[in-house]
Amino acid sequence: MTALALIDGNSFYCSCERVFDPKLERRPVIVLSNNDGCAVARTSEAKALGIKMGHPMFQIRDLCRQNNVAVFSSNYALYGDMSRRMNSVYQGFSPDIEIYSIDESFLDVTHVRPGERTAWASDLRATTRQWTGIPTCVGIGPTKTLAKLANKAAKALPAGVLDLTDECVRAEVMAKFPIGDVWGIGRASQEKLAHLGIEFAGQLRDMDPKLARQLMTVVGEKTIHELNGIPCVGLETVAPQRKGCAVTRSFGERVIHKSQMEQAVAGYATRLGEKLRRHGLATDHVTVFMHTSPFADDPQRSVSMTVDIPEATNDSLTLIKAARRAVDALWKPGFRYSKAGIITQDLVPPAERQRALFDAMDHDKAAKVTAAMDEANRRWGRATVVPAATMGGPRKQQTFTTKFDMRSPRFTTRWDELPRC
DNA sequence: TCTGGGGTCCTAGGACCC
DNA sequence: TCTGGGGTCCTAGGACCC
Repeated sequence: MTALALIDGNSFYCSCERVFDPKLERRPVIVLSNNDGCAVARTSEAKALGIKMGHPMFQIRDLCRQNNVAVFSSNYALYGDMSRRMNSVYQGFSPDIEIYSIDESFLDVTHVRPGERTAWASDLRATTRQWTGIPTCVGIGPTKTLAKLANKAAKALPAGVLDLTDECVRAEVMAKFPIGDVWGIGRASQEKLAHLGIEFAGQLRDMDPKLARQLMTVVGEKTIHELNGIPCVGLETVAPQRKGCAVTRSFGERVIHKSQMEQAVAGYATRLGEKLRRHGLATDHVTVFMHTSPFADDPQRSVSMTVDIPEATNDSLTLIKAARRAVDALWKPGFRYSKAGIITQDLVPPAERQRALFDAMDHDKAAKVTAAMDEANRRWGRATVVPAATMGGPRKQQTFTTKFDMRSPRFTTRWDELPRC
């Protein structure tokens, strides 16, 4: 009988900030989304103040000031690096690991005897804390859904560990576990289930799988089986090839000029090229979108357009050209645009690309230019070298930005931002 | 004034074909 | 007065995740 553990960082982004500033230890801490828009990570102290997940910053600014909340812009370079460190700790504890998200990993624990799993999990937690500084919780169960459930329930325990391998213990926990906290049950499903009087995981477990399928598609049916200890979702120790890739951003200030939009989208196309090259993938079409703020009273506009590229590519300059054509076609003045982005799907490895009959592109030349750019940006930091199209204005300054007013230093990935005593 | 970004999977329905 | 049956493929939209 297999068993899986789910380990995750407590208030992960906030904990990363705390590692590098111990004075934050008992203080409420929150980390903001891109553009400093809303709270996406909160410590327990911050949650106690009533700050919700996704709470817009402008609504809690006073609350934060009054309660001495430490507020950070998101610092993905730091969080990503801390995540890598945590996963290297896990390597020593299990032969099979699935990195599920930036702060969560599933570990196969079948090799640990049932009676020793709680001790194993405590050791895993303590080692992770000691080697990375990040506090975690561990949940154990026979399926991913139950491991997730155990992990969630473990958050409330001082030990930070919960093993739900035993069926009696499991039934007891599930009897009062709200379905909204079950992995795979979102708002819509929660509402449908509430009409049937189903509120707790124990009731969901006993639901007829066929009815679950009618109500919530095959995904819901799998959830029922998983809650019964029947695995339907396997451990993916090798990350599957990604299918799509996107770069989208809200603007720090509303965009009203076409030149700003052109620069912004050119920058996104550049970044898209970097991401595709890093994953060894290419695309033969890009979709560009732009829209006004749905929260504002302004006249609304939301448009998108897909542009074909003759041959699949990951060359930034080619992507910029395609994106620019879309902006040209989509742009209409008189609106206050709040966000734009570039999206691709159907990614292919460049080797598999379909050669175009005409317009054959010079891939070798493009590859040399981008390789040189990537190397410079790797060595001296992102955006050291950028395509001219991403800059504008008389001094070639970027005239649009995303806000990151409160970002901590990239302590672990930039020499010039190392912590000092 | 100020409300994130980036993914995956599933299904229904239309287009099209024989 | 009359209008089949059954496939496949694609897309848009919904739901969910972190």
